[in-house]
Amino acid sequence: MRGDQAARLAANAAALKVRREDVIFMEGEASSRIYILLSGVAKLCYVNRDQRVLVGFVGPGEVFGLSSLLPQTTRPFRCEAYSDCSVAVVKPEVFVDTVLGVPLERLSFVLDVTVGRWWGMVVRYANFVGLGLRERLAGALLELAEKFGVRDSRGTLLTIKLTHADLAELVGASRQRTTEQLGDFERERVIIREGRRLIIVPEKLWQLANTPQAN
Amino acid sequence: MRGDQAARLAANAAALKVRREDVIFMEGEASSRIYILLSGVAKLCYVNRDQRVLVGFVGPGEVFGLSSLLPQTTRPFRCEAYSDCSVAVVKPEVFVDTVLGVPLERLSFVLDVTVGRWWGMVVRYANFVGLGLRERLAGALLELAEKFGVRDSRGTLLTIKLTHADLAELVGASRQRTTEQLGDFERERVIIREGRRLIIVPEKLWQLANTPQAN
DNA sequence: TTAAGTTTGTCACGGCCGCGACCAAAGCCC
DNA sequence: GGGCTTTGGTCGCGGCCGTGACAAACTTAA
Repeated sequence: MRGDQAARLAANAAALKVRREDVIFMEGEASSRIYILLSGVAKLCYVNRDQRVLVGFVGPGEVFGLSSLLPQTTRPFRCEAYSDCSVAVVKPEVFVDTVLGVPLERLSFVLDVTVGRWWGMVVRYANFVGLGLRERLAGALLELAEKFGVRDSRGTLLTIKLTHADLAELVGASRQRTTEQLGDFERERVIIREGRRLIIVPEKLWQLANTPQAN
Repeated sequence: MRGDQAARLAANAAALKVRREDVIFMEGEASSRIYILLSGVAKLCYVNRDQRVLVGFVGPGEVFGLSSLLPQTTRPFRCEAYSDCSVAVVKPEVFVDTVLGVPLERLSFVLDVTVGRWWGMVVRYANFVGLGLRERLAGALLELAEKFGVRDSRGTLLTIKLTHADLAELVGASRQRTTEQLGDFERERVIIREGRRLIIVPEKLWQLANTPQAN
């Protein structure tokens, strides 16, 4: 980073000292700040009812809390200090204007249609960690429905023809188990098969994806 | 996207028609183009010797092949047409200048220190899918060594004090199995313990992470 | 130093799921 | 229609790993 940019950022940043275990931001919060770690180590974690996933560590010099660069997002992860940290906190508008000389909304829009996909993938994978095939498959189907589905009287019809093998690769499972699980879903009436096309019932599936098991 | 931007992009883009199963770009290639999917569906997949992971689908209107926005990267994923597709191909310089009015190198640099982390996480998770605890743990240790390690006569010393529970959360495994696997690694002399600090031997560990098992 | 809490090490049980095998059904090409 | 390929469905074996339990080692506070 160029010296003048660093100086300008420093002038517009608030300094924050946090102790080990303290929270820097919480999941669910509105993303309204960008953070730069000056010293110490922080960790990013995803909290899914009982499951906790450590998404990654942040080291000195790294910029984090970047969901504030996307339009109207809330934090998907929690960030807490792993050792005592000192952090610079800056508004995204200021950050973007300083390092790029572009208004935030403009960058925000571009990032959303480009690297926004990366963000989505990270969240999806973090979600999947520690889940069984059943939940992963349910999640994947919901995602597909949102992206390639059209509304139908019985649910959401997938406009794309998927083989079980492809679905298996998508959720990281074997073809056989995927077939089996789809059979279960059909028996539980959360998906309907019409020839080789799938109709899914998002409401039921969603419930099912987030309940331990049974039913 | 604004009309004039779209027009300018269109004027500077090459049209590409591909048939189902055709490759749009290969893993390992230099990332020298940005792609916009005009019609059809494409898939992004990660190929790890025998394992194939379907990272995600690309739908009409989406922009992909974005690793070209980061400095000197090669494609980590392969992209192939899932149905017949028509694609617009454009140079990253042109794309960035058109939609943001900023030179590519400038954006590239900024993305690298900000959302570049997302990219890294996606690649890591894609890597981990379908691997056993042994390989995931080896991968995580290597990553930690690169980020928080200092060279030592016997290997790379981790400057950060990790509990087994944290490591377990990082690799998505239980604490007990993590402890056990660390024990194995120590017995195989790919890590050394000095009190509660870890020294890892990257060369050996790396080999071990990419071999089926045994040894 | 003692006591309470945290971290590490080990075990057995049981469940999920990869894997090979095999066959039925559906497309596909001639 | 007749063969061939692709996809879907099912079974059983065996391995990986989550889980609960418990003890030992270490850390921190009193």
